[in-house]
Amino acid sequence: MATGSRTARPRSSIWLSERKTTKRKGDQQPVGLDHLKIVAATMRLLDAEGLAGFSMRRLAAELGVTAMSVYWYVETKDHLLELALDAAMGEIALPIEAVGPVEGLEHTPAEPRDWREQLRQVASEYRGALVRHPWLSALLGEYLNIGPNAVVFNHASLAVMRNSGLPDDRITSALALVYQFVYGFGTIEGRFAARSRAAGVTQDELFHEMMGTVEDRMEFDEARKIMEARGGGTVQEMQDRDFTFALDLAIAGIEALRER
Amino acid sequence: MATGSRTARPRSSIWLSERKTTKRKGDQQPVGLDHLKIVAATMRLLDAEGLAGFSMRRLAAELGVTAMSVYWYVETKDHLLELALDAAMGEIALPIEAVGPVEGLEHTPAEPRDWREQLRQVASEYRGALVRHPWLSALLGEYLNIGPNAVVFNHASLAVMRNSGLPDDRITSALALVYQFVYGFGTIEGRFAARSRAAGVTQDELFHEMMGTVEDRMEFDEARKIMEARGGGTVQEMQDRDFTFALDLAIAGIEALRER
DNA sequence: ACCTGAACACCGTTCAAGT
DNA sequence: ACCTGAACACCGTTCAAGT
Repeated sequence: MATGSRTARPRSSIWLSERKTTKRKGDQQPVGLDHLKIVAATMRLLDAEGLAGFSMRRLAAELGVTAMSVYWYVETKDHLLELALDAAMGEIALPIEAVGPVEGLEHTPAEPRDWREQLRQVASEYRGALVRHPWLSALLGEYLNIGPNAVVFNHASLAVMRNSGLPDDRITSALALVYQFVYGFGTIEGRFAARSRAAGVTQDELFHEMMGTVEDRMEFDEARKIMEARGGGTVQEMQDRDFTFALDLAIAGIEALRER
Repeated sequence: MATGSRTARPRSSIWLSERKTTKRKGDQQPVGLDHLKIVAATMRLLDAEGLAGFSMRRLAAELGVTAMSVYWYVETKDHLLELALDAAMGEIALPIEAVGPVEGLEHTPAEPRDWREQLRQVASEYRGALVRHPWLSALLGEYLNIGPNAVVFNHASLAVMRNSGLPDDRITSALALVYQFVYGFGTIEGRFAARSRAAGVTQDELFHEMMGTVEDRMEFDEARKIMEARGGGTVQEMQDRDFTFALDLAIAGIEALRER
């Protein structure tokens, strides 16, 4: 996935380079702009217009400022998008059992939940972020995702999976199976939602329209049977069922191969 | 993933609209350009420069023609990319057992292979396409993927999974688990390969460099243990092992939940 | 320290014109 | 039927200049 950046040459990640200092010294007049505001406006714009509709000039206009002002705070568009990416990763609520003792919290619950429950929580939260922010998927494909929030996320994911009973040398595989699944699932779910929003129809209307065009075109004997078995209800209900059961499959697989 | 297209408004897929007729009538002078040549050059350019480096003007230059000539054959850049997407889908070799009787072939093998073997073949082929063409992932996220080759691919995937013994209403879940995993896995694998190519270093060099920077930054107790357990060998070997075992996990899950 | 304006080298695409 | 050239409305980013 590529963003609108011009060159194909690799640029270093913002997390691998010296950051511009944002700290304001003393009581210099605090102006309207700062990192936080810029990233927030970026995410708002990305949510509303999509990655293709986002530009530094649009962002500047949104902030009521000239195109180049943003560049005082941010080195390039790519760096800004990496900041938005990590901010989105920060929205994923992690199981307290997996993040270690929290500053200012008296005690973590005495009885940590089962690893399956924790896994389901992270998966569901990750899925939610991907659907809320359809641009997140593209940025995850484009950048390294090694910002501070991503590091915490990876750490917690690892902690959860280590409680599954899998031997150490299988953990990365299991993590890949679960999180790549969630990534792919959340990607198409988010895109479908965005597509229906952009077209001004409900997801269900769009779904039936698409099924119609495809069915018209060719005979879909088995496929139709499967779609019917997949069952009634709204698109949202189908997606929830598919997601839940796929996760059950992954967990069952982990349990089955745990002992070998 | 968004391409470099300018608007955020949805445009209809090439597969849902009337195609431009490419057929040349009679013996009109056959010029140098045609659909096949354009798509082939597009894929070559995408492989070499990446999605961000691709432009209609670059393509035209590659074809030794003016920027606007391509537009005689192709409506928009998006349509062209959809053609490249489906062409890439066409590279995925499908198990003969799953595609039905083939025109001109005398007989399909009397003994169809186990569904697990067939699934492993499709998964491996899909992975290969994603790694060979790192731009494929972004296009899959951006467009509908309902071209002729995608339809055959979906049909075959369905046929394989129907032999797993899962009840009909669980098939879409299992398909999602397996293919979204492969999609995600192939995406990062392809990006990593492209990144190392662009940086002019081997994958192993890039891997150690990245591990170094990350390790320097923070204490990685469990993470390091996992990485060490994941074991020796090249990046390629690690990826192959992870991929194979993750697929084993998914298959084991399907087998485990088959009867419920 | 922060913001602006003009400029450069690019885009995708339209449109009128050539052969 | 096919290809060109100029033009339009955009990009990300540099750079010199303002306050």
